[in-house]
Amino acid sequence: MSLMFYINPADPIPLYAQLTRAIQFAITTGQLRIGEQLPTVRQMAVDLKINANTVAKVYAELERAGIVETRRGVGTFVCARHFEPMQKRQHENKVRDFADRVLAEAGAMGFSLDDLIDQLQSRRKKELGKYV
Amino acid sequence: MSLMFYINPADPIPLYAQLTRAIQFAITTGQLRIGEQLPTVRQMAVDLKINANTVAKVYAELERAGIVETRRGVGTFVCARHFEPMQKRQHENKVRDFADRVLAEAGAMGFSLDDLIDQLQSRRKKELGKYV
Amino acid sequence: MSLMFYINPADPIPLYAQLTRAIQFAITTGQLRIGEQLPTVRQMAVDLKINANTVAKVYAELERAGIVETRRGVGTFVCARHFEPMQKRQHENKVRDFADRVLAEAGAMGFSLDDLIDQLQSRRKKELGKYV
Amino acid sequence: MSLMFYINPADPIPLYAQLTRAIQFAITTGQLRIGEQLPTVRQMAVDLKINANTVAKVYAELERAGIVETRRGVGTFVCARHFEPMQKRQHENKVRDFADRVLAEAGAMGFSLDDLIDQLQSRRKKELGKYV
DNA sequence: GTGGTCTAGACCACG
DNA sequence: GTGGTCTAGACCACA
Repeated sequence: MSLMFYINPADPIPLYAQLTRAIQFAITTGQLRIGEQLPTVRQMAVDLKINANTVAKVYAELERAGIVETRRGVGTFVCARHFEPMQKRQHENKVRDFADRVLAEAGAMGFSLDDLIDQLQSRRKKELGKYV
Repeated sequence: MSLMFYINPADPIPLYAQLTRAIQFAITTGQLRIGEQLPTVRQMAVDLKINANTVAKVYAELERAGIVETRRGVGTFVCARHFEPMQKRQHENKVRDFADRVLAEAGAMGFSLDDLIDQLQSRRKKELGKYV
Repeated sequence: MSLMFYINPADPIPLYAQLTRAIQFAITTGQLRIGEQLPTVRQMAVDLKINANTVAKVYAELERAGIVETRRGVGTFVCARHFEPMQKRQHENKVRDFADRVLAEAGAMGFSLDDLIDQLQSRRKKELGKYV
Repeated sequence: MSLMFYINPADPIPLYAQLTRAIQFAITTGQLRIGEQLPTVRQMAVDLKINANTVAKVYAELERAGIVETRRGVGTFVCARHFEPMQKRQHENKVRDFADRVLAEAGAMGFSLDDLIDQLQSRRKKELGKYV
């Protein structure tokens, strides 16, 4: 499967924070399931074109938080206990925050809200699963 | 009026990036109108409990982006945005690129396309001018 | 090689503006080539006997202008300039506006048009690429 | 006579420095002759759209330097002793510095040296006096 | 009192 | 070791 984690080096958000967030959301939303293996540190580094140390640091942090588990010589896997689906309310808040951000950026670039919504709606056809 | 910009020092997103986004959002949504004065650098710093230099950096960046105008010795004001008459085709391409990016980010965060569109559509009510 | 950038602290022109201009000039005249690394922030600060933050500000500004590229943890490098294919008419207008400004400044400083053209023409010899 | 002093508020060079330089050059190059009256502080402020205090400060500084003389209730006049024509060598250096600056700016804006020279040469026809 | 420049120095993210 | 962020605080330019 080609799970993609979206990373933007030009974003002022630190790479490690972007990646951490992306992995947590993937788990929370079921894109990464319990027991499933994460890409190896090196593979992830290659995929995202970032330094392996940065990936390793993220994995270590997630392990400290009990979200993933590293089995030496084998790989890194999603832990059991964190597979509670996100609270609906919490999810809504996150979507709202995200929409705020998108709106601010679009406004700064001179796009109308309608332009953007039109574009997004035109993607519905190509969609494959529930999650984009 | 107590316009408030919220900042979270614990967030890994740099303070200046958080504030930049907050101001852009306020402008985009009409909370800050064209020609209106922003809080002074020092006042904003006091309100947000951050250093005045950090605020000054944000204002300077917004000015370079043509979003605000600063009059030396007077203050900082929201600019009338002058959207250069962009070629229609070019504009479409930019919107499409932006939508791609938004989609990728939303996907990485586990939001469905519908969630996002719903959120964005709910903003239409508050809209004031043609540009978001 | 001992590329030197000259800065005059007694000049009322801000240090960061002097350095920005000096770097742009070095790039424009080919003293700094595409892809070449600039001195590190700290090294430049030591060389010029100014604060590292001042240098960092200059580098950040040049990056926003697309003139240099900084790779986190690596260094700062001269960008390949990508001149967007500007409409010919638009380009002409911009050159004309720029020439107007130059003329006005030259006039205010008491230079004759011939003096200026002579000086500029004498630069042709050192030119390396199509763009100045 | 409509002597114009060119001031650019967006330039990082302080207004007072820009104006001081412009007046000195006007005197040095004979645009302002010995004994000639400068515009009143208020007139100059209106013409340049800057604050009268800034103009007053410049005049005071020039007077301290013995370059102009203020007769109370009358006006401000160019002093006698500074009417030495600029040394040729000095003039050349200044032109060269100016050309450097123009070149750096043009390069940053993506203009070719030829574009600029062409534009400038096309102005020769409209020229009125020796000084632009 | 407004924004702008500069410094010194701490700490972080990344390679 | 590289650049980036933030702070505290001094001093300047402008209204």
